Amino acid sequence: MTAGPAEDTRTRLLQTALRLFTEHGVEGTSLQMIADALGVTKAAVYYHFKTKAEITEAVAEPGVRDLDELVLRAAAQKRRGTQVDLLLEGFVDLVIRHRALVALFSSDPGLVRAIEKSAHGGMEGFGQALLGILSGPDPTPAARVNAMVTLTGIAMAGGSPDLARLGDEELRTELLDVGRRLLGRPRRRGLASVTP
Amino acid sequence: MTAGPAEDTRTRLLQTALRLFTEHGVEGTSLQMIADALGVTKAAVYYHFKTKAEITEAVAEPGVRDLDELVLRAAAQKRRGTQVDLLLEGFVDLVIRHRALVALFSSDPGLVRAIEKSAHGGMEGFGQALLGILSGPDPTPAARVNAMVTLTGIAMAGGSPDLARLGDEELRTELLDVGRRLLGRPRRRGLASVTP
DNA sequence: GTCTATACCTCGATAGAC
DNA sequence: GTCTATCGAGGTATAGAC
Repeated sequence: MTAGPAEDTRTRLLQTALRLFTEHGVEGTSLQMIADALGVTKAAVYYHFKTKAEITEAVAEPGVRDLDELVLRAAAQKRRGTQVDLLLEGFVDLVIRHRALVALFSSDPGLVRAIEKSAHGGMEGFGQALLGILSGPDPTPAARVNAMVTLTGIAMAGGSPDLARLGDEELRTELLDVGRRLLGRPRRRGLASVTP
Repeated sequence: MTAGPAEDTRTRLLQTALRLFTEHGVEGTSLQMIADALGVTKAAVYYHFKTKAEITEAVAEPGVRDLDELVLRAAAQKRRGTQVDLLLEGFVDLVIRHRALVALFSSDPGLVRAIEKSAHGGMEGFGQALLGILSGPDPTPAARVNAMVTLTGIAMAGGSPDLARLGDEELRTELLDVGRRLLGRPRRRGLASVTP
């Protein structure tokens, strides 16, 4: 609401930043590049965002918000099986929905580091919450490793350039399948052999 | 051999660099920091390494060498099952052996980016080779996603600060277990329930 | 409220003295 | 083998034009 010209420049700036970040990495993208791409000066960029970290945070914000929601929704479930199922499906959906952003996150700690120092005390809380739900209360080392591999594997695969040519639907199906297998949840599709 | 004083300074420099990289990330570590930690000037550092990228490469070199050997050894096997088993076990071993380095790799594209531009044409070849062996010839999308999740999941979990307190032996066992389950290879230990 | 001009400091990197 | 001096670029910061 109140989408004035200020908001417009801000939005264009964020779109441009995401594109440049994807191409050159966060730390490989200078404020000068962003300014040039927008046709303004560095100081103009500095007017909208006080620091470069603020830009990276704003770029990541949609993904972070969805993740926040997901954790809250999952934690609200009563049965642990439901929590795990909801978290897995929600996480895969999120990874698909924000593929470009996830690719950045997975390959660029410039983003992560920038986020860590703001938000609700950083990104770490989310990871902790996700892992906590997936690995259950009082988890064994096996459960912790399992949850970790599941989450990081899904995120990395989702953001991987190697799999970029897979369509959203197909990638979503496969990631869900792998996740279910790792977490010991029943699958809903035919048991396609995975090592042909 | 010929461990002259030059080698000594070089070695100290690399140890210091790895420590600082781990603490502040590659791009978060300036040559000034390294020089200060060694008690010399920036230019002195430049005597031993022509660029900062050369330092990151030298820091990563032991891990890259092991990975190179592993790929060659796996590719030399005749039966595909043997290839997969050898690659999985070797990869887990490598991740354990170079935990600190893997943590850096997993969380810092500064390293990856630095390596990409040197070595035998970059890091990408390795990933491609690993994925190729794990996903088999003419792989389905399911097999590709599966291999991707396996490799990235193991690497990320191995380098994760969250699991840093797990001992090498235990982490090794669990990572192998997860990998075997994902790749459909027989396990050698009791089927501990993973979701307690 | 939005942007330009300009300056400051640190960084990676080079040249050359000792 | 190590140092001083210096450079261009990057992030940050302020003053002031419109």
